[in-house]
Amino acid sequence: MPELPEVETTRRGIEPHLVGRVIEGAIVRDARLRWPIPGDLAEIVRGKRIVGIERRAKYLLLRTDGGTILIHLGMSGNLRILPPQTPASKHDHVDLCFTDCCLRLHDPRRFGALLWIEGDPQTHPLLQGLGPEPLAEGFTGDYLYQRAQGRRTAIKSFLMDGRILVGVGNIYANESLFLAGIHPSRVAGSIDREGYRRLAKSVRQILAHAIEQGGTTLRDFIREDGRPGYFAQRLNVYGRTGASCQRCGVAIHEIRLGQRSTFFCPQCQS
DNA sequence: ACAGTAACCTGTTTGC
DNA sequence: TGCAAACAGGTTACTG
Repeated sequence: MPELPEVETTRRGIEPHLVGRVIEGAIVRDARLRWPIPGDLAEIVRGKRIVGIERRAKYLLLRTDGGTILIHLGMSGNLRILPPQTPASKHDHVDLCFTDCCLRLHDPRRFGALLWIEGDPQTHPLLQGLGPEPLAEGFTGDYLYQRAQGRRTAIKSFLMDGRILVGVGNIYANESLFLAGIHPSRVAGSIDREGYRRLAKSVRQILAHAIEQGGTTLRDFIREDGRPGYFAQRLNVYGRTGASCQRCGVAIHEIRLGQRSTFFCPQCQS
């Protein structure tokens, strides 16, 4: 499940292969992603040069000298750099073709997206109203504390709300709350400033560590070269129902919160 | 404004 | 053994 670390890992992986290169063509085998891929994608992108690859939240922005390709990996997407003419297999929906390589989007569940943006991507509806980047300067415990005032929602749902903070999905929300010692059901508005300072620090720490490990591979995620990420081995609570807490030994609990599986240590988190 | 939930989708796991 | 139901989850859209 690509969350921020997986998307950033992908960004870093594809960047050296693509920046400065001219797109020779595009092949769309199945346009039915979250939103339809533009029917004239090949005509639009042909001849454009990639000038940089950025990430905003979980979106990848392939900036060209005449517009931007926005890619989201959804839940099951990955991008690979392959030799030109590599035969496509099932769920290989799109190729961007370059002279010496091919960028291929593979996405079994088709929750991902590939869109063309004319002009400034910042003003695109999908990127408007997004909260701060957790690894950027502006993200602090004081910011979270201020946004949480009066909110009755569970802290875990609050953390996963992209308008509050981007990039934190189910896995890293669970892990951040464990590290901060906060119970996922706690009402957001009831947590004090000190709690939010711990939480902000935990979020940054978890994400940075996961990026170092190349992200978390549970089932789908692979990097641009086909290797998995290794952060799954470092998970403290996610998917560990019934196993003993690596800090105190008590069994990890699982509950549902906002339609999502939620894991915590009843001893370490309150 | 906020909170909760259904929907999108398919591969895998679980239950009968 | 086989088939159906449940589950996984990022994000949007809708409801109250």
